[in-house]
Amino acid sequence: MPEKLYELDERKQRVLKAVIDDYIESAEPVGSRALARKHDLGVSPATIRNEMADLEMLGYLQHLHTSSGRVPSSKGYRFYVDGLIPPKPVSDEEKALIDRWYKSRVQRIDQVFEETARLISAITKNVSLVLAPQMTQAQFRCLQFLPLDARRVITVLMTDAGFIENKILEMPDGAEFEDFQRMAAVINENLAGHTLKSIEHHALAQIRDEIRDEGLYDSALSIIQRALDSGKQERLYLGGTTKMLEQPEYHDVEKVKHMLMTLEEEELMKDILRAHIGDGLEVTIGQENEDSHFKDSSIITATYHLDGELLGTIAVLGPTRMEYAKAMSLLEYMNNNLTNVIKRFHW
Amino acid sequence: MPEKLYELDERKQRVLKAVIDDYIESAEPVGSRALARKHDLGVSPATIRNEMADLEMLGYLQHLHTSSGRVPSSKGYRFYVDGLIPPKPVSDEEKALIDRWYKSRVQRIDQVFEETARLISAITKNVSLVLAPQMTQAQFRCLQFLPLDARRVITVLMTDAGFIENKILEMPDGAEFEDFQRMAAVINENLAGHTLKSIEHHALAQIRDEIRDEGLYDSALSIIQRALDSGKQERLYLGGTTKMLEQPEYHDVEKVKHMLMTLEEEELMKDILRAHIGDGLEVTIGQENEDSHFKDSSIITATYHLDGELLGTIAVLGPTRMEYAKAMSLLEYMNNNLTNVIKRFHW
DNA sequence: TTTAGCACTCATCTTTTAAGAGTGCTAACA
DNA sequence: TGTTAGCACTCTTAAAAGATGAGTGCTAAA
Repeated sequence: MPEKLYELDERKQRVLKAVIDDYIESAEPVGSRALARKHDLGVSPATIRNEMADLEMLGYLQHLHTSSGRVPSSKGYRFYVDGLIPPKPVSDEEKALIDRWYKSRVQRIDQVFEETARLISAITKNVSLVLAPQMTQAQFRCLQFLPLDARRVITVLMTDAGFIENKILEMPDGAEFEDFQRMAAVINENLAGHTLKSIEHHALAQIRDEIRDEGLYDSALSIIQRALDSGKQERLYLGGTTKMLEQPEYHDVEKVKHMLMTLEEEELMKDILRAHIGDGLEVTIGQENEDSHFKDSSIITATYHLDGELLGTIAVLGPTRMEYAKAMSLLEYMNNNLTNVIKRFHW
Repeated sequence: MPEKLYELDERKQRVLKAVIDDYIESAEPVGSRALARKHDLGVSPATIRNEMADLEMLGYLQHLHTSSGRVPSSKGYRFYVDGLIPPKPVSDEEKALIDRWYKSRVQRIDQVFEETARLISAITKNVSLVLAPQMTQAQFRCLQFLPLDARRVITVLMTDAGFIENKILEMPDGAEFEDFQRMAAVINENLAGHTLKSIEHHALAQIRDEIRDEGLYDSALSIIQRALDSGKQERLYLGGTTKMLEQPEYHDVEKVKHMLMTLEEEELMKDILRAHIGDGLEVTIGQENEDSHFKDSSIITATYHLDGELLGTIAVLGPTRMEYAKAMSLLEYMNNNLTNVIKRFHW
């Protein structure tokens, strides 16, 4: 009996899909009559009622209270996403919108990430997250020191992909600015072209011989180390905190406040994205989320790679009632765009 | 008769002040009975009623509908701010909170502005705006070109105050990257120490003689010009979009959406700040705002200067029912802090 | 000039009523 | 045996109807 093998026979799947499609669109609990009217399932409301009762028994649907329509459960969405989801490619207008921007002149690299987040949330009407790549794989180009005052220097790190990080650092006691300048010259000469990662691991030691003064080497090493570290920081770009207000789920100010406060915790959000990193698209639905803040949200993540190396993650975050199909294909599309841009910058 | 001279006799002023104080605190229309109970005005509710009726006649108070308490009008707030406002200095805890941050290590200059915005909104529970200084007065330190691909270069501009701006620019046809590098060398040698403003006006022309090739000079000039222009851009930092939800005025999602969408229009907001620039603290109340989006908001701005030159503006934006006294003294305090930090960076 | 008293107005809260959507169950039907 | 019509019942939501109470404005007395 196929029913036991798959748990859901074909008609139950059709009903489940219809319920979810409907609910995603209307945000209202769906009842048997409306379902029979809209979707042409070929059976009467009574039959649908029976099926829905079964689906509820099996945990795919939920009743809010006796007598109001059904709402999908996390398990229901999961089944839907894994098997029933109708493909919904990015529309041509949306593609045009995206491509137009990606073709326009970019003035700073971080604008790419900012705008990616903005586009995703504009199209999905949900919050978007873009975790910008660590630069461990970027090739070191040069390091510059600029004196700020007697005790502090500005360090500027550039990589070949055009990423620029600057940071104010305190000089160790006794160190002279000129020493750093000399160090920088040595470093720039020796390490250009190495990846930041390899500099950390091997190359820094190699240039040790070049420097005569042992004490200077140690103190300089630490500050250079910190300068290089700044390149390994991941930046998080957030978009669509205004757009999410269009979702009926956030028509309650308390919920909005709660969500915004959670989103403001940058480290938490980064951790969540990092935890969700998968091979391609990864969908985490409602209860599946570990973090209690997101038990009734879904997160779709896509990671982008270059030459097998993980670069970063983009994500859509919204209520479990989300246009999964659309969000998924959009993320895929943006992912390609982003990878291409980054590749282009790497040339 | 002093009544006619000042329009409001002393008791009317006391009543007005009491009404506004009360309303700012409670966000509820205030009635005569409650007023008589809380504030010790020494007269009966009936008298207060008469006074309030007069104040309404004169335009200082408003009736929402017959029979509910009074609410201050823009004119009422204006009188309050200009003369009745009780001084409310920044509390010691707040000062400690602020000073703690300002003393901590800053890693990038823009963090100063970001954090200033964050602190202002955390304390006032309102939206804050920080317009970071143009760098026209900053001294040029150096300009660097980095090749990005065949047609584009990254330009990095640094000033003595540690501001760093980077920008991707397209090279004019026929120009070679090496040319720019040579140009940069000439420029860096000749223009270090000049202000960006003076470079624009005079100095660029002066170095013309140094460059032999006329065609190169022209094309290089344009790109350098654009690089320098990036230093003149004003950046706007926004804070407290989450904090503002604590105000009862924004307990309605539609209003929140509307406000957030307006705030997202960066150029509009910059224009508003620029228009409000005054000598010191400037308060614009409700109807006084030119922009229709802010007819029921108040904006308090403070501008910070250095050596007589305008640097930027910080502002609090909130509903007309706002703790003016607190916001004003806070802005003043932050203004000093910010000026000091910038001065320190200029050293 | 101040105040007490009183009628009147509204917003708001609560209760009531009505309508409607939806369910679950039973019994009939193919 | 699966499907469907019918029907009683539940529960939300919207509208209507009172009830409450804060607040006003006016008048007349102190």
